Amino acid sequence: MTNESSEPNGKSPRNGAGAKGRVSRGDNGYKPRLTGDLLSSSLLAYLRRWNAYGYQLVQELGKSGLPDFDSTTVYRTLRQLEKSGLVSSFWDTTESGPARRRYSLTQSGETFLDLWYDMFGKYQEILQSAWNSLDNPHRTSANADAAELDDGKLEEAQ
Amino acid sequence: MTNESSEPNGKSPRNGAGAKGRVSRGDNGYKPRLTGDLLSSSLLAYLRRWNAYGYQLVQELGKSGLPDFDSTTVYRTLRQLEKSGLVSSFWDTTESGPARRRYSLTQSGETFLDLWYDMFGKYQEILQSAWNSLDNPHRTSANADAAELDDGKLEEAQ
DNA sequence: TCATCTATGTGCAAAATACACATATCAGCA
DNA sequence: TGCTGATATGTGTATTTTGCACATAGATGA
Repeated sequence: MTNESSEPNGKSPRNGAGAKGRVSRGDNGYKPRLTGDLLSSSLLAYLRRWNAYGYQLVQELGKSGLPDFDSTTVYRTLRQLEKSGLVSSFWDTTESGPARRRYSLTQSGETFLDLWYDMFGKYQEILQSAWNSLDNPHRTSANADAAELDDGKLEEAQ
Repeated sequence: MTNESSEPNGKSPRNGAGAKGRVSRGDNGYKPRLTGDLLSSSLLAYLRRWNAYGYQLVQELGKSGLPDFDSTTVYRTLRQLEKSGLVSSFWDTTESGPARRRYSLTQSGETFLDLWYDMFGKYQEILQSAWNSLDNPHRTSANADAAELDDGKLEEAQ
């Protein structure tokens, strides 16, 4: 049961804008990508253990099983993280081949990762709870482990 | 040891563009926000258990301990998810007060959440591994649980 | 009438991203 | 010598996403 209208009734929109053709993530199909903080924190996590350069991190991410990502985004993200002070870098020309920008985690980055990890636990709970005490159809109000949810305000998923 | 230069040596840049003043996430300080797929998947997770409307989800997220977010982004994301077919909605006018757009997870959304959950396990491992067999300074090459990492290519974090 | 809470949204500038393309080093090989 | 391919890091630019200010509207209570 879908209602695309911007109005609860079928009346005319409140202004002339309406819904313009914003196609966004492709209108249909929704493929996750490794971007934003999910990408940043992955990179920081690798760098907590090893100093590495961009190309290496790209390879590692490729093998990780994480969703698709763009390598140029990785490079830009690393520079971003450096601007924010979470990593630092220097040009490494000790070995043969093209020069590498070798990154390492800063104290600031370490602190951020710690905070992120904590926050991440909360996210995990939410994701996890989507399966807890479910997967058995017809949840009764008896196992109302709605916990912090406002009692009767939410309707159980059908 | 930081090298802002775009060049391994101190020479002039390869083209005239250079690094323009992209301030991005504030140049210093880096506060995580709940956006993108992290936000989407949180919403889908809630909707797997309860049908709910935007305002409710905003309240729940507010209480969740997750990082900061913008409520208008939540509304927009829900519409986005509907376009992608992961949720469906209808105007609910059964109760008093402003009309509510009540969302529920579709089959497509359920499938996506399952896939996301799997993928998420990988991410978790990466984040987790940043702490495993570390936190004890001076890792020796003996506990080289570098696992799938190319042997000597990565330098241990100092 | 007015303020306040509920509920959903738009406009617009700024930031992040995807994709095409650019550049440089070096190894192997014809 | 010239060529190709792997390594390594980027830029340009159009599109997409986001943050923040502001708009709209129903209901309640002073």
